[in-house]
Amino acid sequence: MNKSERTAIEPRREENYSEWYLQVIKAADLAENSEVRGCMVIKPWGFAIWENIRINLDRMFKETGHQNAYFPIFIPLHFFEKEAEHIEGFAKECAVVTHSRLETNEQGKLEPSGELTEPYIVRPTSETIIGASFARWVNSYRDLPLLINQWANIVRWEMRTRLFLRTTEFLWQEGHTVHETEEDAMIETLRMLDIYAKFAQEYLAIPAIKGEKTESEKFPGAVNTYCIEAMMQDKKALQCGTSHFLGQNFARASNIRFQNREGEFQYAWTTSWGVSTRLIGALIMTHSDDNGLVLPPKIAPAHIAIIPIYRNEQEREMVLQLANKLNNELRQAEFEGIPIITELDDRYLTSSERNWYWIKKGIPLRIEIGPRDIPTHSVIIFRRDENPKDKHRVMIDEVLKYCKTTLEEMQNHIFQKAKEFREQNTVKIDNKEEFYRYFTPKNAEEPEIHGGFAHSHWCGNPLCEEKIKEELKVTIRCIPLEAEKEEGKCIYCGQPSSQRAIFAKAY
RNA sequence: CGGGGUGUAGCGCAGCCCGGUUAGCGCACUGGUUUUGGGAACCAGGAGUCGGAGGUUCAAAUCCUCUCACCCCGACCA
Repeated sequence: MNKSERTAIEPRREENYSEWYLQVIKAADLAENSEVRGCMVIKPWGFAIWENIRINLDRMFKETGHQNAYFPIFIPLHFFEKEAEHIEGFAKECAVVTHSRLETNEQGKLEPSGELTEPYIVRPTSETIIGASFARWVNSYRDLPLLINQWANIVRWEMRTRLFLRTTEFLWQEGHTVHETEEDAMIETLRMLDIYAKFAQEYLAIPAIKGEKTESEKFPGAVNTYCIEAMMQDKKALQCGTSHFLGQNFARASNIRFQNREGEFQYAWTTSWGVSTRLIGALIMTHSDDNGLVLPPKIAPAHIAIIPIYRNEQEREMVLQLANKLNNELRQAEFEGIPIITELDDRYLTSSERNWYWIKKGIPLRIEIGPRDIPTHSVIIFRRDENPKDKHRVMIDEVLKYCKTTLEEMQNHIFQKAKEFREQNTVKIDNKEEFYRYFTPKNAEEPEIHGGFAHSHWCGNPLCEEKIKEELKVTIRCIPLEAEKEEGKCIYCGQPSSQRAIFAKAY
């Protein structure tokens, strides 16, 4: 391969998408596998992305009246036993704590001792333990609505894990709310779904489809599960957030009752909703390219890398003087209300090494300042959403303005690009043969990137859904909320159907 | 839990089939010199109980037995 064709990440997306994904994470230094199977170490650059996700979502939650609180990581087993579907859904992936101390045995090895009278499970989600508190907190309709969120870690003992997308332990936020009426709870469920979709679009630059899950895909114990689904660059769907209308199921299980306006006791209506560190996986797979991570400016831990270039001490002084001046100016500026964060990279490395370092990390803008630029009163600026060789010569006086408008433009451009990609790979299919052809790779041994989102009719029968899953590994990602009602025939059985569902291969 | 694969320097690997000097290579690291606008070059240097235990042998990274760990594919899933 000649030098001009070389990409920073190998293999490329078309060659081996899942390996590419891992290499992007490695090259950007986001995270690594730990000594604990299935658990990752989130490194500073990756964690800074999570912090930005957290700060912005947290603000949106608070703007809508939610308060943060914190509940125990351990859930007594009997709490968990209260909701049958919930058990069914999570029992197979629970870490269980049975002992409280370690003792040294005859062989000098440590072994667990002090068996607990009742085992604890490590929370795979907190409905049951939060419900126990809510039962005490809620007595009257005057206590409602109760709008609580917690930022926490979660353990789900999955069989196979992938960095960010599915890890044994992960970080998330879980909102739990209690309402007086069914309608109020449903409004809350959809309001939070809107917030997720808005956040995905405006901050992560991910176009997300709001929809409802089918019976087989919904949260264990929920009445309805809503989700936002996005398309990754391998045309597979990734669920990016969920919001559940829990009806009175968990209120009954946890005995959350209140005296209503008529003075009668009744069960409350609850919701729960969450997004996790999986969003970082979505971010990577939506925008990154064969040169590494691409970050939307509004979520990037830093926005501009300033790279001084010089050959000797005299040049160094001149160049650094200008670099520092620009750096200070930019650091005091904002774009779309976000303070601009810069990285002045004066490490003893060649300019291209420093350039590639920041390209792989996904920093939105790079400014090169060299001795040749001083007489021309200009610098060279590169955008991460363009080819690494596309230079923009910008007059020094214009740099601040250029950076501000370009960061805004990039945020929009990255979103539009992702949206176009999804639209190009979304089709309406009404013919069963065509449906099968669409989701069947040419090379079954090593499937190439194929398929996409198929909008097809579904009669509502879980059996049709199951057959399609068995035969094609394609699932109904959601029934989109914003689609028009339309009469048609089920893609599998031909029975009448009133709406299209989104079918896709999924993570 | 089934099927496949890998454990040799911080990382990536060769050597193993066919046992034999002092276990190599690339990257990274350390020191030095020259470099610097698109992934630098040269010189010197440090770094390893060859995953672990047992066995066969004059001799084991290499052969045999057991064992541990990790990765990929499937069943489970945000």
